[in-house]
Amino acid sequence: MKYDLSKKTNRFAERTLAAFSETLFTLLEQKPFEEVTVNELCEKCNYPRATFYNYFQDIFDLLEYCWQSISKELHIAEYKELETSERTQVLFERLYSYFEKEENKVNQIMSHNDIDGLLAQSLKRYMLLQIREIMMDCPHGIKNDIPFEMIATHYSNTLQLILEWCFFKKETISKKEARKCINYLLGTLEKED
Amino acid sequence: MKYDLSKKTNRFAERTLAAFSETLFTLLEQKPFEEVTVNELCEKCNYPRATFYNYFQDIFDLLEYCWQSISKELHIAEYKELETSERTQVLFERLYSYFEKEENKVNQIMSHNDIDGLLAQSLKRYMLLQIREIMMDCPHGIKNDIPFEMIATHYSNTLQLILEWCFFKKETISKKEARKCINYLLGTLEKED
DNA sequence: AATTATGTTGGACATATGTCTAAATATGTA
DNA sequence: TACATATTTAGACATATGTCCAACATAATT
Repeated sequence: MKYDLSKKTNRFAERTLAAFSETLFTLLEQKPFEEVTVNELCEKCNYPRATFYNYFQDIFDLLEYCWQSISKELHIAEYKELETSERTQVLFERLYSYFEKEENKVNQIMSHNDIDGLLAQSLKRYMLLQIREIMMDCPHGIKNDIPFEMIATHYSNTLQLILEWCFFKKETISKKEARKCINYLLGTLEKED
Repeated sequence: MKYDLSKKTNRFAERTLAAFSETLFTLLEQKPFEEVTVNELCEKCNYPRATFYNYFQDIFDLLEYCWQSISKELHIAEYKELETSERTQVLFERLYSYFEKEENKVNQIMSHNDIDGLLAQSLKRYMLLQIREIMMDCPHGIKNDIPFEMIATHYSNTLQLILEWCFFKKETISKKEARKCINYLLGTLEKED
């Protein structure tokens, strides 16, 4: 990202960042991410291309910023006080709630953007890194000779897999079934905690 | 892919497909995938751009074709006779051998292409689908109320995670450690087979 | 109110993408 | 070898990308 988010907020930046991210998501409700061009984006929200490139390297950069904004709504800081053993469960519940709340928008977007496309790929990667970070954030080091970063990634992969089945499959599974799946897939690890 | 691989082979196509894929990999030893352009690729292997677009939609399409060619070297058909319970192990051993054999080339490429870049993303996605297909290819249906496709994906994710630690980390793990990790992460599932 | 610093804008630029032709050329087969 | 067929090729085209700069507008400071 070209724009430095850590510096003092100002009206300019807030308006512009909001405009670009909102417009991107409006467009994603209408067509696949692959077909969205910077030109079109700028026309839609009435900003010149130069402004776009003042803030973002490219359209992937904007997407990354969008995920960041959304993830702020999930109050990540609150996870930090939870026990490792609870984290998977709580993380699942919170993410589930979020997707459930936004189900209509999500469905609309996913009707143009399939699960293997660039949009989903980008979201998955972002979620993976975020969840892993949350899982990693305890002083574990190595457990049964297994590096904890590996375990954290494994948790993260699994959580993501389950959420995919809850929301992005043709035949989705219920919340109850999902909990059972988590238990089954992470069974061993949970017990030894 | 624009070119129909299923039709009778001919010299034209063989030469051209080989030239483009080899040249792409030569370039990847020198720079990140993100910086490779179709123009450059065509100049390097002395084909006009029009020829490239006779065969491929775009450069991602060529990459997909490369993975396909490589995976032929792994003799996927031979897995089909194995028991499900053996598959994870055997798949791991074979993939490990392949990466070990190509270690120099792999390292050279990875020195320009980091694990989160488009190249690695594309390979991961391809491997995921392939491994899942192999794991799925037995008449399991549902197991403990868990859809088998989910379990297959879980296996696939895990195998990939371990291989990443064997070859693409700064501090890699040994083959022996890797086997232990697989056991630990997939413990429950294996036992109930 | 005048001045300075900071960010925005329009337009031009070089380069890349992907499509489309008609003409040239290589291919497999009879 | 000669031929019909399939493929390649050069070049033009419309459009997209990302960078740059000078002119401009806005916000903060004096």
